[in-house]
Amino acid sequence: MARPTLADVARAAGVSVSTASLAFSGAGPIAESTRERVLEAAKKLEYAGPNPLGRQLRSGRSGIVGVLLGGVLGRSFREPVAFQTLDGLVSTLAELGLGVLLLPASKDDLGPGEPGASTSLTATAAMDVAVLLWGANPADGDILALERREVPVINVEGPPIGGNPTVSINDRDGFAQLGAHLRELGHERVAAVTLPFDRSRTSGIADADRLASIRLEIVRRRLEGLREGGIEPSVVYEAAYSQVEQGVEAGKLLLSGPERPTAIVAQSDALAAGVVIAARELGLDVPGDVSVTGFDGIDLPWLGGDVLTTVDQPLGEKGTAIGRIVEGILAGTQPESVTIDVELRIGTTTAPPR
Amino acid sequence: MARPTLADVARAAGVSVSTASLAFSGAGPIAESTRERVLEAAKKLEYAGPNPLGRQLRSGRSGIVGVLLGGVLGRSFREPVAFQTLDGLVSTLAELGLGVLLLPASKDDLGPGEPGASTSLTATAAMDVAVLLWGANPADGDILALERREVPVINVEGPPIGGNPTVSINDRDGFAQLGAHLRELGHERVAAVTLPFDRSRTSGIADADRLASIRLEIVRRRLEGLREGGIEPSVVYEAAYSQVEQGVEAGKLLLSGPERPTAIVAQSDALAAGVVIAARELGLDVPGDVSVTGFDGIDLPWLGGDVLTTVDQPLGEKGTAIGRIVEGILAGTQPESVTIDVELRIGTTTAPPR
DNA sequence: CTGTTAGCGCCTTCAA
DNA sequence: TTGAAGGCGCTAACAG
Repeated sequence: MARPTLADVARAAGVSVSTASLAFSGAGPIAESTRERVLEAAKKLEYAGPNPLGRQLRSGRSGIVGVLLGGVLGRSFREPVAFQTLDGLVSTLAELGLGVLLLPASKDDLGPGEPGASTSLTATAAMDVAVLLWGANPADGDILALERREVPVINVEGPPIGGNPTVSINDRDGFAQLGAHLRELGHERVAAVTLPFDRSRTSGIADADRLASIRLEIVRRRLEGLREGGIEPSVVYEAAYSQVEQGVEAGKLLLSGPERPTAIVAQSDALAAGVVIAARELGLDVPGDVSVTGFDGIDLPWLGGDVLTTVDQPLGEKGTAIGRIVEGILAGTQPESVTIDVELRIGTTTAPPR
Repeated sequence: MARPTLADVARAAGVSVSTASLAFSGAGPIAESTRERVLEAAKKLEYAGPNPLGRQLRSGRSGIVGVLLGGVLGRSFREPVAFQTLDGLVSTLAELGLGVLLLPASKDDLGPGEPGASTSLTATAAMDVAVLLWGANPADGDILALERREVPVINVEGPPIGGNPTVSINDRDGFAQLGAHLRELGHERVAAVTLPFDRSRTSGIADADRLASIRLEIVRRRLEGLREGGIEPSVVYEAAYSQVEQGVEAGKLLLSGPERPTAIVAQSDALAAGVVIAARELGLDVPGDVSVTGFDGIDLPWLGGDVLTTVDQPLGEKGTAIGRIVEGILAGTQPESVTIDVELRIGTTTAPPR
């Protein structure tokens, strides 16, 4: 026999379908005895509970939260910050009975207003809310597709989308603190290693033109924070990804030229770790010859005894905050945007220049 | 006005609902002119395409593949192998129009046969197939829940579940090759650092009892492979997670005792990297004082110039293989289990003992 | 407390 | 090539 339905169970138990429904959902008054009878019939028929598809159509809710990682998924996974946030988000949502659907960013950004033209998951998969994790750009085709479908979109670390709330960290302030710290130590020739300006995945020293065309708010904001802290970077190196390897490349380039900076400010811990490794490979002492700072506060096991001077951002809390906003949206509330505070953590990789 | 439905569009275009359906799905003959008329009406009404919920109920398919990561999700994400496989899987499935739903393992394993008792996603979320990524145990409550729902379950690196195919790598052979390599170099006192035996997350040197109770096939198989290669480990250290930090702990313990091993075989690259770091911190030379081997072939940026002697497993290929099996199952085929070959890669961390 | 009724939005017969 | 009708499995009103 085909898979049993709620109707089969109801028939076997000698009750109506709606009563059987109540036995499973508990969303209404039902006599304990009837409930047991239904559950027993279900067990006999090997009925595994209400079919989610039926329930979803009826309720208009899928219980699914789509998560769009910036850039190619594979890379994103190698960026610790993204997946630690994802982790916090998954746990929070699981408690609400919501699942996280991974949405790979579609490569070709298709134009708007072409219903049916796209077959990407953002355009077709069932989801109640979407979350853009770090690196989203409001003009992307994926986002347009979501807006067209009227899926509420929560942007993390980016500008609000379609009037929906956002979740951010106070990274401007974090960088201001870093800048002030370096300033106090007496650094004046400071290089910056940034996250990618956009999805073009270029890397290298950014000239004035390139600097003027930064598309990701997060990058610009962090540079501005640094200035607020009193540090105007003498060189800005754009990394293609937030990964240790990219930091190594950046470090080698910045530290082997003339006019070597006395400090390097990286926009992520992964990049900073790479810079430290590069310095060591060049025979330079950290922080004696060069100070290095990171951002994020993730635990990096590969620096040996050194502790990176960095800014802690509470990643779990970030995930939780997103979860709560999702909850609010689904409940019909208009949740407020959230900004999470960060904290400077001075380690062993910064010291006065010599 | 509420969100328009296909019926609204059909009415606006002056056609029947079924015709409008054809205009979007293309699953039948339709005149180009009618199609355009429908699409135009859709655009006017801001209809964003067929509601997936209705489509899903009708077709009985959700287009969703549930992925169960072993253990707590958070940890899994820090284990590079799991998420690189996940990455390959996501891309492969995306091409098939399928989405990946992240399934956090439920903490409390509830007994079987309690429909409605569980509210975890494994028991309630819509999904066509489930994939167990690395570390699943067929007796887990989650798996029982899936079996009860008759969701086909593909186990990766584990025994088949309910007659469904599996995807594995030939890790036994990989370890046999590693063993033979060390053997040839002349190593005789070799310690092993393994993946966790189960989900209890204990760590430390395993005594005979503990060794007899290994629940995860993968761990046992890899130890057996080593023996096939002619190496009987003198000590076995069980790590609680496959992470660099755990490797550091293991390395410190194994290398600071008496009867120091001349080689350490780790069951993952992350663990091996930790061992290398520990050796360095203890002032030991790798591979002069101790040889270290890993497994997986992931790129570890933090070893500086050293290249780990390891076994490459093609992670992307693994994801692709899983994707193809999912495809087969959904097509009604009975796909075969797949075993993927691995390859020994000799680096700079192994040498004859001195 | 339980049963009846009426769809949720879509797609697939089948008939025209 | 298009239209009409039925039903996928479930739940929310409402009536009893």
